[in-house]
Amino acid sequence: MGYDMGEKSVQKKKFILETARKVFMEKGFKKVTMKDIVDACDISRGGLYLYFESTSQIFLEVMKLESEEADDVFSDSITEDATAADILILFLREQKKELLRKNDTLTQAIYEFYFQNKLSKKDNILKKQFDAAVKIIEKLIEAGVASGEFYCEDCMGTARNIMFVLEGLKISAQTIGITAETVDREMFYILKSLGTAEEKAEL
Amino acid sequence: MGYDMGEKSVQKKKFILETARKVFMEKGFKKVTMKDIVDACDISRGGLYLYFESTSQIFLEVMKLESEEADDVFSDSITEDATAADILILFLREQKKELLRKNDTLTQAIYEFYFQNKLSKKDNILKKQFDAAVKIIEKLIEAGVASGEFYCEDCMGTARNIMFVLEGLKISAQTIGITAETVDREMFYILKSLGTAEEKAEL
Amino acid sequence: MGYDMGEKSVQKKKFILETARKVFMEKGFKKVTMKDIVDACDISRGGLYLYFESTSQIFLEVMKLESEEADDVFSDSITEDATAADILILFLREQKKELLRKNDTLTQAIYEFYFQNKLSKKDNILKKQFDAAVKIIEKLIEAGVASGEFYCEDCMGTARNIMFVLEGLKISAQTIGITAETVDREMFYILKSLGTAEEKAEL
Amino acid sequence: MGYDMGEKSVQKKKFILETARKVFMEKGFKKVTMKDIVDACDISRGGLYLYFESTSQIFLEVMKLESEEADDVFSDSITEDATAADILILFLREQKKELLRKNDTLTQAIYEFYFQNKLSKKDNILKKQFDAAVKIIEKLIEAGVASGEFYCEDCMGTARNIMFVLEGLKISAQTIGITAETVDREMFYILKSLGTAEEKAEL
DNA sequence: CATGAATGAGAGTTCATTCAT
DNA sequence: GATGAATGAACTCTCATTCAT
Repeated sequence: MGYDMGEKSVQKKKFILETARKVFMEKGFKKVTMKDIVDACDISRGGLYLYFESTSQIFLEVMKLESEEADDVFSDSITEDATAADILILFLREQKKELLRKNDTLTQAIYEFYFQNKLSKKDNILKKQFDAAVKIIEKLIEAGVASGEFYCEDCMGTARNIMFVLEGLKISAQTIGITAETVDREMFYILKSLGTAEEKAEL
Repeated sequence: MGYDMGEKSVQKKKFILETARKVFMEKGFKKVTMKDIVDACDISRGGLYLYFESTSQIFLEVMKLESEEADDVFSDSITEDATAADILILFLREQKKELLRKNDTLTQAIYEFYFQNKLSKKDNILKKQFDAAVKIIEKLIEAGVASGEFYCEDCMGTARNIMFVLEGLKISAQTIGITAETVDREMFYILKSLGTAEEKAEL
Repeated sequence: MGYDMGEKSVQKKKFILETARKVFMEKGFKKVTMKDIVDACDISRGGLYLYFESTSQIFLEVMKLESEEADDVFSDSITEDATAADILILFLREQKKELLRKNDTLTQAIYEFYFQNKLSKKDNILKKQFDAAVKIIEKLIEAGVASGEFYCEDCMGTARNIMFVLEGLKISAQTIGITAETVDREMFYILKSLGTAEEKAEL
Repeated sequence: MGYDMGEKSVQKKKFILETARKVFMEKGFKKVTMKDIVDACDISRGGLYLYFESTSQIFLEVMKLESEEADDVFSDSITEDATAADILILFLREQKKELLRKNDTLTQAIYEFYFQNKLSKKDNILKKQFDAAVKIIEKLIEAGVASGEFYCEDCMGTARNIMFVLEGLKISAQTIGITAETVDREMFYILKSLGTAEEKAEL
């Protein structure tokens, strides 16, 4: 579509993306066909092709929306007077929610998509997100160490470790299944390693 | 196939599984069709159906073979006079090799398979393998603590943490890509947390 | 469109026909879709349907324009003091130019159109053009014979023969390809058969 | 199909080609879809793809069969004691039959195919056939001149002229339509130009 | 008049699965 | 047991044509 889309078209495109998102959450990526999305949106075959030319393109745009929304949620939740520990716990709590949602998540679809599309480094949004998350956690830990909330010798190593643990939990949730207890224990372990073993219940 | 198969059949079945394994390593799970396997084995379409009725069944049997072989490798490599640290390092070294092989691994296929077939807990080989590995690592750490090689307050927590880190590295290798350095740093971090920060180079 | 069209509409219609002509020259007839013409004209899908209801209709009108223009060109080029041989050579020279333009011609589109639309004799513009051309050439030869320029026993037969040779060259140009030399030789042969074997170079 | 086909497959392939030939004669080339051929052969969609992967491939093989058969017909019809004039007349008679069959011919399909597939010179079977035919006619005329049957100053030129006339008639038969009389007149004209104006009726 | 979003029929193609030999 | 031809359901994608605005 080289031409500008009117307001109506923009809304329809958004509607398709939101509907497709649900389909991807249910079925993952590979299994989803253009017809699945057509049916879910209750539009015509050709109609979908007016907006998107493949499931890959749709999925990429779904992910773009997704990460924008995620950014919003995260920045919203950081208040001025929150301590580093507060924010970290908040972050982990969000992750836990996500982890336990299992079938209500794009996780599986994202993994499948990346299996199918071995993207070059610079196109790899997933990698960018991962690296960005590591950076943020690192800063957080540093701030916590500075304020005396955390104890940590190797902030970057710990940040990376946290992210790999979270990745491990994420994929495990999809394959072997994990319980809330498992997540709690891991997160408790993370906090403990920072010297802040607070109450488990808080998550 | 409720009936006995002759020697010839057994060999053919094994041949199919070994060939299929290569196909799964190349293409993952979902992309593989019965025809792919038929072509790779250079047998007839109908012939394959005499032994297996779906790619899922074939894959399950490939995984069964795989884990049997893996067990052998691991127990072979444990000598009588090896210390806990030796064995752990050996284990991590094996994991590293596996992680960096990327395209020569069943990892992606396994994940894809589990995405598609949400198995009940008792059928979930992956979970069994995960739990077994946690147990072994835990015992290892306990042994190391007993012998003074390691320092660790929460052996089980640490074992679990190690496994989730490994899982995180495994999936990351398939999606965002990881370098040998990344693996080294994580493994170094693991050892350091046990109080055994030896030389990185050793892996 | 039974109603009168304003000046604006007439111009737009002409614009569409001229643009469509280029499209037909590039792609032939069958391959051209309404969308191709819509895109080339940079108008709306529905807009095109206001003027034309099918590619066939458009093509027919393009051909109508085409033959009107061709007539003009031909009558323009006949001056009062030109001899029969002059005019014939002029005609053949025009044909040669047309033949060698190959991809810049409606020829292929015309053939495709007539393949698809087996028109009744009275609707067949192509036939009318062919017969008219035969007539003109016949008159020309007769004039040449009268003036002593040509020698010919059977003017009509020769005229027909010339036209079929030209048709043969035209279709051959589109299918097996012809060189300038081939055309020259054929035209030289035509002139020679009329006893006017002038210089080949003249064409 | 990289493997050898059994006797059965060969027959089925031939059956498909023969059926497809009829379809091409009816509809030309472009209009014909894989489904048309599937329906005509009364086989399954997938079944056709076992033998051919496109209408182009099918058409090429149909043409190959066609030209093989044509060669056979031609060489069969040349007897030892036939004169050059006999053979030429025989040839023209065959052409006439072909020309007047109109809708029972591959001509249109062949032209359409070559419009769509602008083949390089060496792949262009049509060109090879054309050149071969010119050669044969030339030899025939030379033989006729030698035996005193024909009079001809430029055998090659005449041979080419004959072929272009035949091409012109062929395409005209498809577009503007021609009558038996038209063909007779042209062929009579050809023979007359060779000094052998025999009886028209003979064709 | 003009627009362009929407429709849906239909073409191409692939593959798991069956079945006569 | 083994073969491989055959089937047909399901997918992708394109386009003429319509119609509300």
